[in-house]
Amino acid sequence: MSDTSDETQLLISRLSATQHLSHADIDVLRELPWRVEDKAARAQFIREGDTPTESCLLVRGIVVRSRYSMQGQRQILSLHIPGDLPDLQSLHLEQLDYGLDAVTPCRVAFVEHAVLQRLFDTSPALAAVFWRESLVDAGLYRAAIFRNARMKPTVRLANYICELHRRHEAIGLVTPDGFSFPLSQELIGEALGLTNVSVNRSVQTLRDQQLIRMDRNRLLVLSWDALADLAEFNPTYLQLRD
Amino acid sequence: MSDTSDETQLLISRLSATQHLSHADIDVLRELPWRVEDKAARAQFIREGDTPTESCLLVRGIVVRSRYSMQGQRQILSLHIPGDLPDLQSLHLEQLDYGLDAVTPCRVAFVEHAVLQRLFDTSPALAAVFWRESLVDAGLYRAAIFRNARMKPTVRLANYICELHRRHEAIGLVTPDGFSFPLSQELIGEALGLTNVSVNRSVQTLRDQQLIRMDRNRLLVLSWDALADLAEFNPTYLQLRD
DNA sequence: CGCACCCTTGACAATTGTCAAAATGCGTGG
DNA sequence: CCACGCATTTTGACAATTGTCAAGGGTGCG
Repeated sequence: MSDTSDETQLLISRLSATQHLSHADIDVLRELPWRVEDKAARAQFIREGDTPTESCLLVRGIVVRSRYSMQGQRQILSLHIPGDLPDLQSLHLEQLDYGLDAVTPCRVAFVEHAVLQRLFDTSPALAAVFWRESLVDAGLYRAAIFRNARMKPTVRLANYICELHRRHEAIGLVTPDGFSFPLSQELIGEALGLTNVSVNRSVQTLRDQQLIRMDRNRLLVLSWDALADLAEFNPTYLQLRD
Repeated sequence: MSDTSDETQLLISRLSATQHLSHADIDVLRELPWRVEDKAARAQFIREGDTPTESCLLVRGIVVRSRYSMQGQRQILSLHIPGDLPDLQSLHLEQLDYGLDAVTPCRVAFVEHAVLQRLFDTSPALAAVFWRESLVDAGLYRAAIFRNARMKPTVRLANYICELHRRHEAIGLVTPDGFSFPLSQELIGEALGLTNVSVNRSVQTLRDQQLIRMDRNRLLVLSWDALADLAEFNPTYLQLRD
C-alpha cells in the first residue's frame, strides 16, 4: 500500500472533503486501476454525443463541461479542478449531452466503467459515496442557474469567485497569495453568461473596491467577508465538512 | 400484489420511461411504505435549509424546486410532474439548498430515508436505478443553464415547451388536445429568467406562428417539427427510451 | 523580436426590463 | 345564474442594462 498512486491519493482526499470514508472504503479505492493521459490546453477530449466506457478523474489542470450553441458559442456548464470527477455521470447515461474541454494542459486518469460497476455492486457504501458526489455536483448546477438568472454581472462574478475560492480551499490549494487562476475573462463570461467586456467591467469594480487581486495566473481574495457579503454567498450547496 | 397502490404503480411506470426494471426490482418496489399527503396550491412544503428524513414522490399536480433571492424573487430550478422524485437528493445531502413549492393542489407520497437506505444496501441494481434517475435530473439542470444563458426569449420558451411536452409524453399524459398546463406566465418567467411581460410577448410570437395553442389550463403543440426546429431542441439529455 | 492572445476603453445599439393601465378570465358566494 | 373581486394577460411608452463593435496597448511565448 506504500505505492499508493497520486491519482488514488487525490481521489481519497477529494472525497474526504465532503464526506467520511471508512478504512475499508479507502483500501478498496487504492486498488482502482487508472490509466493516465495528458491533454493539451484547449483539447476537447470528450465530445457531446459520445458514449464513453470509462469515467475520469482530473489530476492536474482545469477542465470545463461545455455545450455549444448553433452559432458556435460555448456555454460552460461547470468548471473542474483537480480531484473532481467530471464525467462520473457517463457510468449511467448512454449518450453524453456535454463535452469536456481542457482549459490548461491537464493530466486526466481514466477508470473503466466495468470496474466501477463491480465496485458499486459489491460495496453499497462506496456506491453511496460516489452517488453523493454526483449530487453535490448537481448542487453546483443549481447555484449556476440561480446565479446566472438572478444576479447582476458584478455580484454574479463575485459569487462565482467565492465558489471557486471555497472549492480550492477544500482541497488545500489556497495559499497566502491566493490560488491558481488561469482563466481568461472571455472564458469566465462563457461560464456566467456574460460578454468578455462585461466581465472586464465587473473585474474592475471588484478591484476598485479592494476585494480581490486578479491576474491571468492567480486570484487573491483580499477581504473574504466583504466579498461574500456583496456576493450574497451561501456555501450550503458545496456540502463541505467544516 | 393485486393491491399495488397508485404511488407504486406511478413510480414504476415513471422509472420505466427511462430505464429497464427487472421483475425482482419491481417486486421490491411494491413493498415500499408510502405516506400520502395533500398539499394546497402555493404551499411550500419543504424549505431551503431543512434536513428531511424522507424523500417524496409527486403523485398529482405540479411542484417546483426553487430558491429565493434576497429581494424575494423566486428562481425556479426545475419543474416536476407526477412520477418525479423532486427531493431524492435529500437522501445523501444534509442541508437542502432549495425548497419545494406546490404550484397546483398536489398529492405527495413520502418514504423514509432509512427504508430507501436499506433498499439500496441490499439491492445494488435498484441503487443504480435511483442514482441514474438523479443523473437525468442533473441533465435537466444542464439544459436549463444552457437555455437561460444562450437562448433569446422566444427560443427559450419554445425550448422549454418542447421539454415539458416530451416529459409529459413519456408518462402518457399527452392527448390529442395537448397536456395539462396550469402555469401562469409569471411562473414561466421565474423558470426561464424572464419577466412576465417578456414571456407574454414570446407566447404571442409562438401563437402567431401557429406553433402552439396555450391557455391557463392546457398547452397544445400544433407543429412539433417546426417548434423543435425553432427551439433548437435536442432531447438527448432527457434520456428517454424510444 | 514579433506574433498571438488577452485586457482595456469608448461610443453606440439593441434587447429586455420597468411601470402602469386596461382587458380578460376565473372562482366564489349571494 | 349572476355579480363581484381578484389574479392574470395584454398593451404601450419609456428606461436601463448589457451587448456589439472597434481600436489600442500589454504581455508572454516561440
